Amino acid sequence: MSNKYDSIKLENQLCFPLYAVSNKIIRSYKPFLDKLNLTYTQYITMMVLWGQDNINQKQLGEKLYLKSNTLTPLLKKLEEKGYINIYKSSNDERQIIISLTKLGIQLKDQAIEIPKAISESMHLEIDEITNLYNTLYKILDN
Amino acid sequence: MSNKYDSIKLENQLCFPLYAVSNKIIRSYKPFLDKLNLTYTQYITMMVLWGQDNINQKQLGEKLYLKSNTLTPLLKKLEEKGYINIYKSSNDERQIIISLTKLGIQLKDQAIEIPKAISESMHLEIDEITNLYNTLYKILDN
DNA sequence: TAATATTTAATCGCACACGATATACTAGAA
DNA sequence: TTCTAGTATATCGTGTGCGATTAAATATTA
Repeated sequence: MSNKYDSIKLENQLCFPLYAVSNKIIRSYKPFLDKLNLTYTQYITMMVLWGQDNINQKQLGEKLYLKSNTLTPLLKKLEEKGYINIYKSSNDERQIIISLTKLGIQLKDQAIEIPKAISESMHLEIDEITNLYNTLYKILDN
Repeated sequence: MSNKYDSIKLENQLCFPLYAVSNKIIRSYKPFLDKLNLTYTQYITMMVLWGQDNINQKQLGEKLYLKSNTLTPLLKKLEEKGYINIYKSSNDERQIIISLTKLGIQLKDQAIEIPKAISESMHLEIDEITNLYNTLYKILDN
């Protein structure tokens, strides 16, 4: 039996489990990230930097889908923790460049074990992981 | 070619597209929800109430995967907007019961068109939607 | 029944997300 | 070259999320 309000039932939404799963996974990272003195958003920021040092904020924001209103305070915190340096580009004084400190580079080795622990806790088959990954990037890229 | 740092590349994470897609979808709701004077979290809260009026905060929190530290201020805002009433249970004075106001009930009819607009904007096939939905609930329930 | 344990919600502090706006710098056009 | 448009970052205010703690009410146990 269906009625005109079916469309606004919580259990018929796709947005809701996306939101709830995202929150849940971020929560599940906390015990691991506490050891590294990182929040989740700081962690994914460090991931970008581990892959590409001396990136500017704009490029960083494009990779993370975040803008300066989120990144500026976040980068300041990473700087206070001694993981990154922030300086202005000499080519273009509007841009800021983010570089890893020695401490920030060292952190990389401590992070290696985290993804495995998290992904195991999700209890998904390889197929499910692949499909989920592809569908999510399809949504992101559209 | 693989190396020991592959596991901590952003593009090899499942958590990241989950986080980014969740944020993206919540952003995409904003123009629709502005018309209803609701934030995204307030919207999913209203969805629960449209399905089950006079629910207590605990049950509400279980459905939304949220606790009082998030719900208490959120419910106060919905009360200020005139969409809900909050009162103590007479059976158990620890519990608070949330009920819809007339205005809150009326809002339901304005919300009906939103899910279709959002889901179309994701450009997914039926199969992809089904698989995504099932996988997300598998993660939530494990 | 009195002491203790459990449950429910509220409060606190911190760190995002994000729309809107401001500011500083650069590039392009007249 | 000067005026204007565009770009990159910072700032502000609001509303979450969430771990930790507190407070109040109820349930359990000695």
